[in-house]
Amino acid sequence: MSNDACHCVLLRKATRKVSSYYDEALAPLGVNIGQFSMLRNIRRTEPVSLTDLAHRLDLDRSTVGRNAKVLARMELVEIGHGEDQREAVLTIAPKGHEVLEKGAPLWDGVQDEIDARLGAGKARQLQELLAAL
Amino acid sequence: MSNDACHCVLLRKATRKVSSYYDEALAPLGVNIGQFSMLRNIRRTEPVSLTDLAHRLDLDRSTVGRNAKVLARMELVEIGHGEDQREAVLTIAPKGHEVLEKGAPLWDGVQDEIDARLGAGKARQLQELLAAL
DNA sequence: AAGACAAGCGGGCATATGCCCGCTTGTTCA
DNA sequence: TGAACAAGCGGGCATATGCCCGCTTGTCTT
Repeated sequence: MSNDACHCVLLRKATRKVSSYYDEALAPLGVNIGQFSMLRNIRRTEPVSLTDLAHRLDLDRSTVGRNAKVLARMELVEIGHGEDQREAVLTIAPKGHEVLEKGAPLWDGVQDEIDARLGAGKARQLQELLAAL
Repeated sequence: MSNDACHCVLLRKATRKVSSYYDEALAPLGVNIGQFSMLRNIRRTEPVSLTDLAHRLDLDRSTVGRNAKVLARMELVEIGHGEDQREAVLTIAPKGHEVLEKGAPLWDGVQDEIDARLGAGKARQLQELLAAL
C-alpha cells in the first residue's frame, strides 16, 4: 500500500517501462534510448567536452565518459582532444548522423504513442510535474 | 528542444534525482531506495520466491536474484528453499526488520518533502500519470 | 514408468550510474 | 618563475538491469 504510493518506486518502474518502449523502437538501429539521447545532445553543441555534456545530461562525468566510449566503439561518435589538452571532446561521426536521421521517426512514433495514450494535456502535465521534482 | 520534451529522458532524469533523495535519507542505514523497497515488498508476502517478487516489482528475475544476494550478504534477508526444491524463497532477517523500522520515518520524510514541494494534489496527479504510462 | 515439456535459477555478457582516488594539464598568485 | 590550486579525465569499486543459455527439478502425457 504505502509502497504503491512511493514516488520513487513508481518513477523507477515507469522509467524502466517507458525506456523499454523507446529501446524497442530504436533496436533496429542498434542503439538504446540513452545512447540516442546522448547522440542528440552531442549534436546540439558539438564539439562538446565530457564535463559539459555531463552537466547537460545531469549525469556523472564518468558515466558520460564510459557511455561515450561505447558510442565510439560503435563508430557513432568520435572522441578527440580540444585545445586544452585535458579536454576530451565529442563529435558525431558519419554513422552517428545516420543513426540520428533514421532514429528520429522511430523516436517520434513512440513519443506520439505515449501522447495518445496519455492524452496531450496529460502528457504536458507529466512533463511539468517531472520538471518540478 | 525536442530533447527536453522527451518523456523518456525526462523520466530518467527525474528518477535519478528522486532516487538520490531517498538514497541520501536512507544512507545512515546502509541501504538504498531499491533495497529498502525490496525489503518492504518481501515483508508483505514473505516467504516469497524470486519469480513472484520479480513479477511484483516489475523487474527481471535475474535482477531480483542478484539484488537479493546483496541483501543476504548484508544479513537483511535470508535466502532459503521452498517445498519445491527449485524455488529460492526470501524472508526478512532480524537485521532486515530493524532496517525496515528505522527506515520508515526516513522514507516518510522524503515522501512528505516531495508532496510538499509538489503540492498534495499534484503529487496525486503524478502518481496517476505514472501509473497510466 | 519414460520421455516431453515447463518452471525456477544461476551465471555470463553488456550497459548504466555514482563516487572516489590519483594522474596530467592549466592557471594563478606571491 | 616556482609553487599552490583547480580543472578534466580514466579507472577501480559496487550496484542495477535485461537477455540468454544451460542445469536441475517438477509435472504431465502417453
